[in-house]
Amino acid sequence: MSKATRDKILATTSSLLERQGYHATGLAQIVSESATPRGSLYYYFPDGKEELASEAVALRMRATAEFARRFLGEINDPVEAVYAMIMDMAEKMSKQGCGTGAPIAAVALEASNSSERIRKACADGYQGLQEVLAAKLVMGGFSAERASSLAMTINASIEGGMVLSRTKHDSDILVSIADDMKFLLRSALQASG
Amino acid sequence: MSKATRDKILATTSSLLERQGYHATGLAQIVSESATPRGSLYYYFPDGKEELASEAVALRMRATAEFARRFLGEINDPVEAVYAMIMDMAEKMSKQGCGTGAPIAAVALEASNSSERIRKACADGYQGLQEVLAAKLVMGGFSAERASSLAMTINASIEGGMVLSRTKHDSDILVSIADDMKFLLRSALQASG
DNA sequence: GTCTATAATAAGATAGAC
DNA sequence: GTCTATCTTATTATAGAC
Repeated sequence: MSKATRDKILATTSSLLERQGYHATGLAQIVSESATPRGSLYYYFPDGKEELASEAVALRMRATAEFARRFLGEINDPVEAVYAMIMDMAEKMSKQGCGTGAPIAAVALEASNSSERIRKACADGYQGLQEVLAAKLVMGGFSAERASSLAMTINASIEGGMVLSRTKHDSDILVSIADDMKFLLRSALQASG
Repeated sequence: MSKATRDKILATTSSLLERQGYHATGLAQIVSESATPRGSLYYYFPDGKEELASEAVALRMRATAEFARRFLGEINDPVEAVYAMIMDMAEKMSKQGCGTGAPIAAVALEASNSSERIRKACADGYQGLQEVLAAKLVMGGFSAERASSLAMTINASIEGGMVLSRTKHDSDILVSIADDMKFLLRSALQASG
């Protein structure tokens, strides 16, 4: 009946990984910030930190993809939908002082050369988000192939935009990217139509 | 006369930060991989790891900006030049098994909330690269303002593309981004001209 | 400029009790 | 399911000799 404990551990881990990355986040900090029984961590995650981080990454990206799917579903025009979604990300980042955003980027870079398990969780997470974007673009008239490559570019520019925004403490970078992605999609649509 | 020692420490640090990030890179590993006297690290970098990382980041981004300036200078058409540069990055990343690329992204994310000194070194580094890109675009007929915002988007998509490439072990993502950036720039040029 | 030795702390993980 | 205690190993940093 302590699903709540496991969930709290995962939520806290996810938040700490986003702000600090993998190696800077200690198990002690996770236990303390989640206000969770000390003995529970290795009970729920027998493989320790690597398993915990993999689960947190997977969970977080599933939530991100689901959020994107719903958000994009509320605006008919795919170009406007993608634009609005990036603008929404910029707004959220601005509200939080540019201290968050790119929830798994740090972990992905840290682990890509050291933990295959975490690397795969990150790769699958990015893939899921990309497929949501691509599906929306297909509904806007793009071919499956073109939608897939554009989704990759959108995903990358968002991720990179968040890296730059956090580093420079300037969420307007994402606004600029939203503009350029809108322009790119409109132009691509004209070229194909 | 041991400028060589200091330089070797910085070069090794730069390489380790790129592959592992900040917290995963220990001073012991830096000393061992650089084959440098153990006593030299705190002699050259009295403020320890934070100073060393800041210097390594600044040096690396100065070199990156200078490389971009020269590379872009060899191709007249700014659109083709940017395209060729991203393709060159994709090729290099492919040759190294997608284990490198985005030399300071991990550090920037890890430090953006914990070390103002490192954060600033990263921000200045990104800014320098962006200005090189913008200057090239201005020569292609873009207004200063438009060149600046496009340079931001290009920089972000490259950085994000490298994050995705490293995570998915697929350097073709950067190729796709090169295509889309070329298309974006061509379209933007037509719209403004 | 460089050395060794060491301080001081924190990390991830495990064992065994309850 | 949870607790405490502990093992082992790493970390950054400093002191003082040479």
